[in-house]
Amino acid sequence: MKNLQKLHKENFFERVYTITKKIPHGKVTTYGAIAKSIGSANASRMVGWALNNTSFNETYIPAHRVVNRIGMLTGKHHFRHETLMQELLESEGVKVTNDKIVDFKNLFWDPSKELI
DNA sequence: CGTCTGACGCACG
DNA sequence: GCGTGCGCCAGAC
Repeated sequence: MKNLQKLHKENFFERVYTITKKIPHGKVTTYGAIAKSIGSANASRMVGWALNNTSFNETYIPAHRVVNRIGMLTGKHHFRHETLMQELLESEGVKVTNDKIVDFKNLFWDPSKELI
């Protein structure tokens, strides 16, 4: 059914937002992990694209807790200020060096554990 | 309707 | 171990 497909598309954004908002304080996750948890393991690029739209979303979404698979802050240029992403992370106790999260492996939060 | 783009990820050399 | 290239899906033009 067409409506169902349309609903699915809408849920793509919804799920990305929902998962992102569930990221625990002081934890981080990856675009790929989010994509996988919403059923589209290869749609990691879409996750970043969806997060870019969070700027226009009134709801607060901690997009700064989402980085790429190696823990690098590749999306910092999309924040109001390039340093904002790092500042937000560090304010939560996440150390960042050279745009890279320190001890990323230990701070990684797996979205699939949340049973969306 | 073809083509390009993107806050990624992976295979390959 | 690093650089390059390609696939991925959805939207813009």
